[in-house]
Amino acid sequence: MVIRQRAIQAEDKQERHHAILDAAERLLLRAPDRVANVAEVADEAGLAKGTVYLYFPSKEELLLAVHERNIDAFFTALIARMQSDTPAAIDDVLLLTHRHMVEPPLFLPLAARCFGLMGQSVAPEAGQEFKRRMAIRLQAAGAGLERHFPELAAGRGVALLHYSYALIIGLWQMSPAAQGGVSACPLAEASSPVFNYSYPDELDRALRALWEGTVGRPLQAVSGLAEVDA
Amino acid sequence: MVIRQRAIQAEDKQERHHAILDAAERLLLRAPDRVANVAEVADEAGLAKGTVYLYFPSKEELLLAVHERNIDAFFTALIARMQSDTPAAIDDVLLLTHRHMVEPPLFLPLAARCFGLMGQSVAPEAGQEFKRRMAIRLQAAGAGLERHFPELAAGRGVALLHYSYALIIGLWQMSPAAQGGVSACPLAEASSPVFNYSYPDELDRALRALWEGTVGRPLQAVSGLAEVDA
Amino acid sequence: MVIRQRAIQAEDKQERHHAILDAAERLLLRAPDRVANVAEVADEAGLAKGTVYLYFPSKEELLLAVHERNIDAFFTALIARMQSDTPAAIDDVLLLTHRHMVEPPLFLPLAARCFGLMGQSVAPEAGQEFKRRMAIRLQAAGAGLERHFPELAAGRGVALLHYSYALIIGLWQMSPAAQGGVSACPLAEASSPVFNYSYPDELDRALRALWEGTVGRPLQAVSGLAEVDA
Amino acid sequence: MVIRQRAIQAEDKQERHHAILDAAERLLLRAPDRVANVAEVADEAGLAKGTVYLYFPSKEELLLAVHERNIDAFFTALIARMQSDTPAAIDDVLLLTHRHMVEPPLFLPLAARCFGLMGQSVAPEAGQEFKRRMAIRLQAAGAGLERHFPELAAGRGVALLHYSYALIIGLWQMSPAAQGGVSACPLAEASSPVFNYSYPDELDRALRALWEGTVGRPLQAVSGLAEVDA
DNA sequence: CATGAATGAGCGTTCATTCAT
DNA sequence: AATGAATGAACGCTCATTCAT
Repeated sequence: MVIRQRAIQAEDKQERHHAILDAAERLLLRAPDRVANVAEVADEAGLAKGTVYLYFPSKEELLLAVHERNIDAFFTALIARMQSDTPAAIDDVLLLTHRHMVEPPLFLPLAARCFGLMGQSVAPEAGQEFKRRMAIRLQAAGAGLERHFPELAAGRGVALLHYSYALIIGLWQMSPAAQGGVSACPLAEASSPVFNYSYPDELDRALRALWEGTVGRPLQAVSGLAEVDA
Repeated sequence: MVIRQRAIQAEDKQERHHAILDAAERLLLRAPDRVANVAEVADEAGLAKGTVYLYFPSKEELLLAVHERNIDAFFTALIARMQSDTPAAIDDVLLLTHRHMVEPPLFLPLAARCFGLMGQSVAPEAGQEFKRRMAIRLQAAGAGLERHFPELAAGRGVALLHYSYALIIGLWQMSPAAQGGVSACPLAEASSPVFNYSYPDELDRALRALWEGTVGRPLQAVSGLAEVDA
Repeated sequence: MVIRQRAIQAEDKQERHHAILDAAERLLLRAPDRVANVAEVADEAGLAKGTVYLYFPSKEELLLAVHERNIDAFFTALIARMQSDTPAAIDDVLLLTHRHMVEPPLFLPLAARCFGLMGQSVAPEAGQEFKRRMAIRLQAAGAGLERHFPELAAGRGVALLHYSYALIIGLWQMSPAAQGGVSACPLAEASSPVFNYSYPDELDRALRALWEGTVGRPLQAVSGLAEVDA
Repeated sequence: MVIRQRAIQAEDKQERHHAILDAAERLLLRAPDRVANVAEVADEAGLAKGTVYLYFPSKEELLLAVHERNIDAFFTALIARMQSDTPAAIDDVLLLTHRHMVEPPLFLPLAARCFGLMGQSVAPEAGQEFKRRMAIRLQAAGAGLERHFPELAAGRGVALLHYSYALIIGLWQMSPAAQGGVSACPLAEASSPVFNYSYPDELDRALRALWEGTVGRPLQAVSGLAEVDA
């Protein structure tokens, strides 16, 4: 579909909305350690600065929207998996986590930054709205989890997802990858192995421990992780 | 003790170093949701702006130093506890966590902010130095942990501390408390209970699950708190 | 009366012209201390932003048009009074001044703002046009004044109206009312009585002095108000 | 006195304060119909933008300070004249008015603009302070006036100054000079003589009328006006 | 050592106006 | 005639850092 000079149809507006999000994402990917300013985003999207403000009320909400789109992808996949009757193992969840959170280079840096935004620059109502939407997805996924892991009492599915997310983000923030890349100073890193670990591997171990501790029994690795590890 | 006009002796310098850290901490406590600028810190310390830069290479490293001092307090207590021969239970660790991380109003906001700093404004070497110092403490505490929890294989004590810290920070960042206070919009919060929880309580549950999952057995609350309290 | 989709007839255009002026006026009344932007005016008029520009070449000229309409009301009343054979006293003029300029909450703020506009954003020709139209009214009212106040030499009627208008505007701009309301800081105001006066009262005194000085004799309050009231 | 690179002494600071005011004034003179932005002012003063903010809390207060300096010159001269025992005539006051308000090309445009500022952008306290300082000068000058014009009842001296100032500003705002200069469109002006007058002449007439009406008697022209008129 | 004056890069947002539809 | 999407110029202010004194 051709984007016309002016987005008159609701359809075209959607497309332009996406185009701006895409532009922001591209810039974020290009320089993960800084946040592009609105002028750059507009430029990247081939629009004027003011036009961005026709589609997003503020820069912060634009960022939040990029993040939400990423989270949505994860939740959609997770909820779909939970709705299947095939019994789910922890590896299924870990797989989705890797695929949607760990591997996409944007997810974690953006998530970390979005925490800072919520309490500061984003309008309270917008923050509430975001949380409400997240809550809906969390509830659905949490309930699904409880079906597949009968040891989970009511409400503990949501809690487990919560804890997991905290672990995913917290561990990433402490990882070398979060600090401008592993290659920044390989020797120095090597000298203190405590901080020199593979984030994906450690995340797996940590999540597994968290889940086993929550469910109260060992959770065997089943399948499908090999590809991801590779 | 009087602050001399000029800190010529090494101990005077130490004193001034502390005075600046104290000033920054006081300001952070007074307004936890914003970061004071250098002028304010200098003012609060009774010094000139330029003088701060004689003791800290940048504002960010000053912040990091405040944070490190807080972490140190935790590690010192934890390592001390680990060195005792009285068997330690998870509750001992949780107690210290609460005392040094959850209750002090400064710790969590500052920790969350410090993550963002490391990769950006802090010089790489300074970041490495910080990590090296942390690694030493982690090693000591991790080793102690492995003594008290024999199920922990070599190196898993450090990892467990790592995971725990990630959980502590990650969970806090997601908590309402991190977003400008619970009271901001009580009704809206009440309507989505998923995001409306007590951080200390949830942290306890999450850590307990993580530890039980790591150790591989239920961890009963024991006694042994008396010594720690002292 | 229904606003048609398109104003094709000249009278429809007039109607729309008025509708826009009305909308601007309503907004100005609703928030006298700010100038609505074009989008708001269009919205209030039930039109699109671009449509406003079909009827007014610029926002400033729209404002000027609102102002002119207000002035017109004053002049119409004044000229009518002057055309009556009943001898006019200064009180007649003061009454009209109050009724059309002091009491309507819009007149003075708008007048003050319009001064600033003329030299800046309004096209010179438009400014000239405005002045020409004003001149016609001034001439008529000034001539009438000279009939009722025989002491006034030819041309001094117009001049007196000019002076009066300058005093009305100038005094208002200096009054507390022009600066965001008297109640803003009652104590501070009270402490400097020089700047704390009642605009209507002072205006009366000032105008009276100006007129007596111009006419060269004391001007007693007379009757004759009844007709004006009607 | 040489301005050093850094204004350390209070004296140097004063000088720099002046330098900034001077720069602002020069720009205002160069383009009377627009207000320079802070960057321009700083540039003109040979300083960096931030430096301006070391001397003035905001752009608006800088403008107000320029204006106050001008007003001060007038009041100082007026009060000095009033303190002399030589009986003062209205012409003395008119002379000072011309010299300090009418002739300096900056005074009137700036005064007109400052009205707009007070209620909007200037901090209320700053506005109050400004008014307080003005009130002191007004009181002194008003009291002096009452000594020289015994017909003035107590307090009417201040009022008369007030009215006069309102007239000075109001009349100027309506004059062609205020609208981008007389030369803007001489023909058009010529065609409507009502608006095409000499501001200085009309101001004299208007003030004279106002004063005569206030004092209650004709005030003879005495001397010294010829030079000004020339 | 200490000071604090000077610097100037950095940026989100508004809104009058235009013009493609 | 009407629309409303797109434009992009315009700007005050902060504050970490430097460096002359």
